[in-house]
Amino acid sequence: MPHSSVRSPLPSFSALPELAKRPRGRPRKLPGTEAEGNRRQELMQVAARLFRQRGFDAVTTRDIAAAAGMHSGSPFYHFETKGVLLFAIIQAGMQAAIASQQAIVRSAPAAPPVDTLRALVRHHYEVLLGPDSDFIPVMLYEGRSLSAEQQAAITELRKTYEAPWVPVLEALAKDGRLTADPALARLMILGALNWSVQWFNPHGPASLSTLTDQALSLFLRTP
Amino acid sequence: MPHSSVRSPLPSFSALPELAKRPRGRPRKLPGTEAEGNRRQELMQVAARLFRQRGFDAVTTRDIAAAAGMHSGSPFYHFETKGVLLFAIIQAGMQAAIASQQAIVRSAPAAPPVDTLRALVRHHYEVLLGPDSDFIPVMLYEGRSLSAEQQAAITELRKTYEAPWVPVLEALAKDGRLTADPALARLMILGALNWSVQWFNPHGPASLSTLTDQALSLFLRTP
DNA sequence: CGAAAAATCAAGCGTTTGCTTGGTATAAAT
DNA sequence: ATTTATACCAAGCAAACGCTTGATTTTTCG
Repeated sequence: MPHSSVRSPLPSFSALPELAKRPRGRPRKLPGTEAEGNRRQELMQVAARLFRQRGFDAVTTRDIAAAAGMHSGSPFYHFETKGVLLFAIIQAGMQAAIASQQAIVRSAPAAPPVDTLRALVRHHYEVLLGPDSDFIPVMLYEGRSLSAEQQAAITELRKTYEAPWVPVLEALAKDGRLTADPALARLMILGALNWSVQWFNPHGPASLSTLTDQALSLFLRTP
Repeated sequence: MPHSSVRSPLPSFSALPELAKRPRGRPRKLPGTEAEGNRRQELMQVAARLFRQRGFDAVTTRDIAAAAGMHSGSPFYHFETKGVLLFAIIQAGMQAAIASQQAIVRSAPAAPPVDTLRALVRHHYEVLLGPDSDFIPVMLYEGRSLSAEQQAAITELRKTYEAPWVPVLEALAKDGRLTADPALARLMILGALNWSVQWFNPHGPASLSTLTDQALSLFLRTP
């Protein structure tokens, strides 16, 4: 029964030995672990990396298959089309990002808005720049290759992701620590953060903590 | 002698009747105007629009030809390859943006840094969001389709474009109106501005003046 | 054991793509 | 009037592309 609809929302980020050609047939079912959809996740990971590096249209399904150690037609057992694979990558990444973000926000519900914003910014940088986290850059720069319905679904997820930012920025504006209109400020701040995928060098001097501190001192004023 | 190397750096932004099929042969040379490379500019304009809307790889040379009222092979009279066309678009756009930016900066050499920054931000918004100004978005999002040498050439132009921002931000940091590190602040500010191409609606409520004011009040503090 | 399921290989089909080639129409230059 | 330069059309080629099909291998389950 191939091509069952999208299932597991939270992909595991384990680094698997990618290029090793594995045996052909039905996979071993390890006693403890639920290994279902293992190869599917692997395809999503290598495809996400390729999409991020070269762009959706510039990556062929043969490239993806080769990167996963398969032959050219095999990815289509797991994903009906290349577009469905792109959608699965973005959807799973956004769902994971939403879940981890909500865990952070809910862990300190009554924290001062500055601290919540700092946590949101820091988390966003991790989603953008962390290792094995190509999902969101792919969404930002390759989302237009999706169908209209797929784009609508992703837009909903983006709204959910951005929702926690709204009350925080409004509270900061009320406190006088943010001078711009909160709605515009949200767009500008996210733009400033998202742009880091264009220039950030993980081996460079700046850490994600530095970026977070600098961003806050750029956007906020001391009361 | 087709395919002569890149010439006129400043394209005129006149709105020509695009889809009208014009006569076949050598074009009329109007007495006053120097009409050289007229069709070339037109190809660059329609291609830039298509590249911006759908992405470089998703636009075929046939699409470009049709949008310019030509047959499928005709664009290759003006540009040896699709990649050369992309490069010409970005290069001409950046050269025009650099020229207009320098004109603004030089028009008030001793202005207070806040005013210079405001002018730079305003000008950048116009380059990003103005009508018939698809060049820079194409550079930002399609530049990776260029060859390594072409990318290096564009990187030089980007450095030239960003150069005037450096002393302004350093002066503002010295005055205490900018609290973040000037180099990081430049990246974040440009990111915030560039992101506007993703959400700005020219028929919406916010004007470029509003965006400029809001950006300044987000990034700068009152002394 | 044998049947069913899972995951892949091997081969190729039809279409699209960037680009080429050779000819042609029009206007400017001589 | 003839030549020359410009700008295009008409047709098509070779490669690359997304995807399909049918067989095959390996494991699990009854």
